[in-house]
Amino acid sequence: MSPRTEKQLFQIREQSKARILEAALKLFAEQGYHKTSIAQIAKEAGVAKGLIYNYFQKKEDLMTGIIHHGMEASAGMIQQMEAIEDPKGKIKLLVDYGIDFMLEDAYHTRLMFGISLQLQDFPELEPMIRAKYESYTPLMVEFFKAAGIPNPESEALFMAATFDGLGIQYVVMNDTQLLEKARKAFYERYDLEGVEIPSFTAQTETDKS
Amino acid sequence: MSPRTEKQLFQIREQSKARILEAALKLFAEQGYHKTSIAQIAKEAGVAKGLIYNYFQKKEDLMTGIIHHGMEASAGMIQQMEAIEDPKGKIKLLVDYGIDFMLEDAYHTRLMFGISLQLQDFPELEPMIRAKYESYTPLMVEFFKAAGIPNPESEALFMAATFDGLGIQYVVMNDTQLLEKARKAFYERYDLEGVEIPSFTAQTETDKS
Amino acid sequence: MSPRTEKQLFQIREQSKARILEAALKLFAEQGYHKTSIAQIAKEAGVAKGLIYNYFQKKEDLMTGIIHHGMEASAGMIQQMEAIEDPKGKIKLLVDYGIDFMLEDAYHTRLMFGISLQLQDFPELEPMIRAKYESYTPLMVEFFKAAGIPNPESEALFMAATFDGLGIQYVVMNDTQLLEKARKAFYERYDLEGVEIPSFTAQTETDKS
Amino acid sequence: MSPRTEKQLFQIREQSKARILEAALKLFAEQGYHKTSIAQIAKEAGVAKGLIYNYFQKKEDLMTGIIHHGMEASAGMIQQMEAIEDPKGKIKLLVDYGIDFMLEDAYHTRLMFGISLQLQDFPELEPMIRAKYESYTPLMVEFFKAAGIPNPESEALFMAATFDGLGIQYVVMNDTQLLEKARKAFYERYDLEGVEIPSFTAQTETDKS
DNA sequence: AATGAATGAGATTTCATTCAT
DNA sequence: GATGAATGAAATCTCATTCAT
Repeated sequence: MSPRTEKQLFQIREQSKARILEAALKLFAEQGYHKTSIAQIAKEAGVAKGLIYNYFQKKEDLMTGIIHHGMEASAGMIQQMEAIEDPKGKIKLLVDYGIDFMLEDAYHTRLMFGISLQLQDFPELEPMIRAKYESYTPLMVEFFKAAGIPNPESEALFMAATFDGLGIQYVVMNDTQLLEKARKAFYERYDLEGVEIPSFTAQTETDKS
Repeated sequence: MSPRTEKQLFQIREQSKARILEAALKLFAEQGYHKTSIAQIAKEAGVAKGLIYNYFQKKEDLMTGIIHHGMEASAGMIQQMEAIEDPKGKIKLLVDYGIDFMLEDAYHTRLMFGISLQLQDFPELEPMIRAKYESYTPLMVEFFKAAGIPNPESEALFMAATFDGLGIQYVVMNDTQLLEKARKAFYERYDLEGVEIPSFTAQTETDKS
Repeated sequence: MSPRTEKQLFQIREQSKARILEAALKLFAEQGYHKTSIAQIAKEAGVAKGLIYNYFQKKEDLMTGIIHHGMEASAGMIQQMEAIEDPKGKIKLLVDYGIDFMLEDAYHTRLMFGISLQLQDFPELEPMIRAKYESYTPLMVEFFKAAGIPNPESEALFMAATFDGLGIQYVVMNDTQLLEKARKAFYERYDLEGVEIPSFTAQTETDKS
Repeated sequence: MSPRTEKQLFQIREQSKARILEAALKLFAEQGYHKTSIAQIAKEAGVAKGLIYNYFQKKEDLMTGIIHHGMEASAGMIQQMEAIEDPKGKIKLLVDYGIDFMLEDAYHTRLMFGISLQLQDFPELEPMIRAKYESYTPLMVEFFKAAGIPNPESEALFMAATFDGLGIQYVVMNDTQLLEKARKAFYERYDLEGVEIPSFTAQTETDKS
């Protein structure tokens, strides 16, 4: 019972939570949600089973926590996008961001796509996932319009679907070449080659010190 | 000396198996594999729990059986495709077949896409799924080449990804309009509007007498 | 429904029963009672599961039937023994019969000894087994007395125990040498070497035409 | 930082394990392995079903654990034997130890003999059981030789078999007199009456504080 | 904050037995 | 007499969750 300051306690808590989420992310991605037991997560995280329940009420909440974490990154991207004036720059950012995210964060990628098809198991996530799908397309339509690309609506639909499809294929085949080919194909199709965008780095949850 | 003829027994067995698979398909698609218990499937199929194990050794085999069934349909499509000479006809068949399949067989669609992201749970299916992914793209490249479409490789990559992405989005949003929009967009992009293809009906496992 | 005479039907029944018991004996001895399923027995016997229940009400009855069968053989031995006058001849018969039975009918041997230690599973057999144990010793005491062997009581106790022990060891080690060594040791101890007994053949259940 | 010390946890665990094994021993001996369910053991031990699986991976391991425990006792005897010089003392120790063990620990006795005939169910135990059988006889041959008893080999074979046979008979008839008679008979046969052996107490697993 | 022993609901699976044919 | 599809009770085992320390 050595006295610890509020701040220290807060740090300890955050650290423990982070370790648990990290372990859960790894195991969920590698083995799937149902095949991963709380005991395994505790072991991987190096904590006791009970501690997990100090921070997360149910197993489900671990997944929810992970996904939230992942979503925050994409929010950052949207913000950055607003700072860009050139519509082609926005499109390029979108393409680069999406592909880099998949390349850099295979675990999250796998979970995010998997989750979409298992929403029955995570009812809390359903609104969030649907919202994501619903919000992206109109945004893209706008960009395509602004960039003078013909059939912006069907183009947006294609682009959104193509991204998701790439995600699945990447997850299944685990082939990074696929993603680089796709990037090139996007560049060609929208003529993005020389377009400049302000410095950008995919913000992933692994960026904690 | 058997009191029922071989043929009678065969029919009885096939019928029971079909009822069980049908129930499993419905429940797996609606609730997910793990949330669906054997007891539930038995109830839905109107049989006793034990009977399921007369025909399927493990729960996993139910899923395997369903997916195999679904795969056979796509094999039929490939066959039909070979009978078509006009490369645009082939592309149109591909587009129509893919979209019709999703529209007509939402349960299978959901399972097929879900499975791709849960291959850890169904190791037996992995080779089949990977093979499917690996075989389709080269086929499409060929068609695009024959049809004189520029950048056939990147186009094929896009098309494959787009199909998968549509599948996911359809499963998540459950919006049939999306698929019809996509069909139209494909038609525009590859100029398929007036193209004729010999009569075709999506061959699904529900076509049993 | 071809008309069959009573006798034919009787023969058919006996034949089926025999096949079933034979299969059960083999499997029970090789795998143990609990690891052997009715389905396996049916398969081994080449009959349908249902037929077994035409002749035996419960699985337990298969075991009971087998043991009864085995016991009958030993009854034959007792009869033969009564025909012998020379007490040493009786002892020799006992020794030879016991050892030959084990050698020739390993399956029965295994089951008989096993059963003694699993009487909880076969309550119907308990009286029979206990009776066997209780009846043998006095018989042996008599012979030893008649043969002028000192301490006939303790000798009988030893002999009975030794036989059982040999049975167990033979079953565990599966070493026929052990039994021949034991025979020789018995011969030495009771001076049975030259003793003549009327022709004798161990009567086992495999002696059906 | 654990709220209970390592030692406390160890004790808790050992106590739970002991309670479970004790319950399993009782029920296995009284009803047989297969007739005893995990639920019953849990109830008898006063713990939850699940706890059993914290300590034993499979039901089979309960049996294995019990038998190991029982075997350790006999190892203690062998050690003590080595401390005795007089060969007759060794023989007496063997006789007394064997008979006392049966008398004092009927449950173990029943299981040990039963196991020998159900090795198919406990493949892990087979080597141990066979080793026991194979190691004892040579040991006894040596003692008999040293004690000047004629035909030491056949005598050892007899003694080993007799012990096993006594075990079976005791288990079946549940007659302690039998064992005392056998002790006396052994004493007579090997002239052990006045022989002195250093203090000895059968070391059974029930000797825990 | 942290631990891990303990719980018990619930899942899968087996299999003796029944019964319509 | 013979068949084998169908039944359902019961068994083993897993694992999310609780809680005393």
